[in-house]
Amino acid sequence: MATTWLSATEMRAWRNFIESVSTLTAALENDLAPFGLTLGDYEVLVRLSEADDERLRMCDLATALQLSPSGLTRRLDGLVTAGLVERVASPSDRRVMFAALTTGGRVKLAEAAPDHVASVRNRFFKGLSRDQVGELGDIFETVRAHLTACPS
Amino acid sequence: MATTWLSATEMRAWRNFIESVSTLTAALENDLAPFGLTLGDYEVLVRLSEADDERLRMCDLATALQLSPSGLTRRLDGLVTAGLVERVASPSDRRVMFAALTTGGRVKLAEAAPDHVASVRNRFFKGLSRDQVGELGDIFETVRAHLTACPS
DNA sequence: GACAATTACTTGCGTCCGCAACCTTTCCCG
DNA sequence: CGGGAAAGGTTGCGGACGCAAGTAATTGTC
Repeated sequence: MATTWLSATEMRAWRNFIESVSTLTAALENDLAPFGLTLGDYEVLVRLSEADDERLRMCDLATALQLSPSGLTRRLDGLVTAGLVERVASPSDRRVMFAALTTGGRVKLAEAAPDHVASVRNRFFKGLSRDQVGELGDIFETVRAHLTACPS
Repeated sequence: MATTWLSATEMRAWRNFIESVSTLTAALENDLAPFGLTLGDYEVLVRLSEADDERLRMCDLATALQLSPSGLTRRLDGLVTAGLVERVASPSDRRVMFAALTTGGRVKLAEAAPDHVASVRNRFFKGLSRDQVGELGDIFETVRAHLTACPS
């Protein structure tokens, strides 16, 4: 069985990609820290703010965030304690809990978002041409589609 | 202060990128699990295998892996217990410890590498054209360079 | 040549999160 | 309807890792 190694071009792409990802997430995390938010916390707030009624079922939120049920429970614990999110029981199905944005959460997100967006822009998009950004969208749309088509 | 939001193109690129990254790493992790290796463990073995004498100083390895000193100590503990790596004291500087690949580690890497490479190829490069791979290399080289130029 | 500053690594402690087990509620099907 | 299967969520447990503190060795400075 001939092992298909990576070509030099692929190797370069892969290494730069891997290294960029970890450095980038560390930098974004860092930029967000002054607001007392984790990147994960921020993602929760964003998802909720985009949802109807600013609320989502726990399991839907977990799926969206690629988090295990228990992981989401814990992450929410923190946000609830911080007063940014509240748990609301569903009247129609007594198994489900909604995670709902509070006023505090809405304010916090509005406060942090401009900085975070600037952070993404400065650290990621800054040196890239318009074409490259478009290409990037195409590439990762392909990757994402392929990944969801062939799950682990 | 006018907040510079993300354009639609940027938004698409960013979301696809973010989602791809987490799904991809989960998939790679999964593919590597049968060998009893974490993606992190695998990275250690690769770095060591590429180093002179198949050994590196702890602090250099930590930097390369973007890991804190304590994080590396713990990760190495596991690899040492598994017999894949050994700690070797430096004769010239008694503060430093080398992490050195053992025969078992070399064998394990040779065993896991083909599968891992196939995994990367199938899950990441599969649907991309030659040009896209090249472009990807350019893009993330730019990003990486920019990130190291402007540390957090 | 001694003492402060620096470097290399480890350990204690706390956080985040996944897995498995568990409880509750709802659904499905005969 | 009634009982088993499935779905939604939380908790106990354990692994991985970062930060701060601690130890040991080296370097730099006067």
